[in-house]
Amino acid sequence: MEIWRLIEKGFAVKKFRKDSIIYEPGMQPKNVYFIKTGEVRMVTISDEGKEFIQGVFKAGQYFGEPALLINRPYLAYTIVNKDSEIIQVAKDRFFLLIEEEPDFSMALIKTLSNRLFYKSMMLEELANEKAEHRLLTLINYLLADIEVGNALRFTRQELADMTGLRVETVIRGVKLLSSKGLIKMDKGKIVRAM
Amino acid sequence: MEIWRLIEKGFAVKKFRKDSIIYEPGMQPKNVYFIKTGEVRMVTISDEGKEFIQGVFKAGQYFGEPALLINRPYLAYTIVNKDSEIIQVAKDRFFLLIEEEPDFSMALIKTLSNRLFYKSMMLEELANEKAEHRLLTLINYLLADIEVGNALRFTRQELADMTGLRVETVIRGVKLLSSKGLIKMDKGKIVRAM
DNA sequence: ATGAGAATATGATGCAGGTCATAAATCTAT
DNA sequence: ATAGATTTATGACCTGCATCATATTCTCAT
Repeated sequence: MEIWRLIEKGFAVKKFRKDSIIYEPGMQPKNVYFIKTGEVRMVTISDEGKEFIQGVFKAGQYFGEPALLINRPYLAYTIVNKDSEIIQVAKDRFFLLIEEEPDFSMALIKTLSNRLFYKSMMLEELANEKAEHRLLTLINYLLADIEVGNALRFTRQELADMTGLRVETVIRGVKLLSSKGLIKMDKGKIVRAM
Repeated sequence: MEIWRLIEKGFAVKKFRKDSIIYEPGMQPKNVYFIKTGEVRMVTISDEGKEFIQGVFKAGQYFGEPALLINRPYLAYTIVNKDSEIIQVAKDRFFLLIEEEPDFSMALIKTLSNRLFYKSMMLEELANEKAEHRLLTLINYLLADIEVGNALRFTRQELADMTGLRVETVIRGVKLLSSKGLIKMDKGKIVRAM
């Protein structure tokens, strides 16, 4: 589903400021959210206040469907990373979209499959692998999405929140991987080698 | 997609013996697998040989679609838990099924959403929570699927392989949860309280 | 250029859960 | 009923990462 088609269909665009919360765990899902511009993160927060980043969503992507489709309360927060413009599509409109747009349901199936792939990969890592291995797997996965020579735009804290590690451990781990030549650094940033 | 419809459509049923491997990590997906009878487990195995159970699939369920849909090699093993009868549906036939069967794609979307829900829940647990909490969350999730008064049909080893813990830790954890009254036991089995 | 806040860095200490060893209890097939 | 295999149980020790404390280096708005 491409964003312009939604605007064409008359869906309103709503602005969200950085750090605002789009939804919280326990809330009953009412919408699916299409990002026109900006970025959000989906996070769960432990009793002790530690964030785990379940996913990051950017312009052109959508989020919030799974909980809505299976009719369960959200189990994560979705928080705005950068000022964003978001189109909220109500539940019944969303179901209509799936029916009306022939290619959309296949695209949705593939999107869900991709997210499952990522989560399966990370589950294996968190369950079985040590800090260094976890980090390397995540970094390689993230690097696949950017151009050769470009730097990863995640802080060590964010890498920590995606791997279930602590900043200090990520900092030490990245140094170790770099010294072993398993990742390439440039001015403190992890970059994609050729 | 109900199994009898596949048989009706002339798909062949294939038998698999306990412990046989249906596919391995690295293989290119060619089929989706519908279970007529029996049970399989999907597991990733670490370098040190430790299994992590990504999911268990039983009669009436299907598996193997995500990797096929996004055209990536499998990242898990699927191993037969009990002698099974399984219908293999080739890639292009599977795509046809999605188109021909109007309700199937929506059912698939919901199935994928449910799996995502489970994996998100477990990721949060593995990333942030200690053994006791992890165990309780998993046990409660599993108990929701069985009748009140019935016992969980998983060994401590299997619970360990689903939580990334070790058997000894699960054994100690289950005792602790039981002594705290957070789970109910009967003759060494965890049972669903009323 | 400069200062404040964010991000990175590094050492010291503690502890949850892994590891290893060994045994008791249950289950299963004959 | 019995033996062998599987599952549960328990203690002792070890280790990787969390935790805490304290610098140093980057970033970027003014």
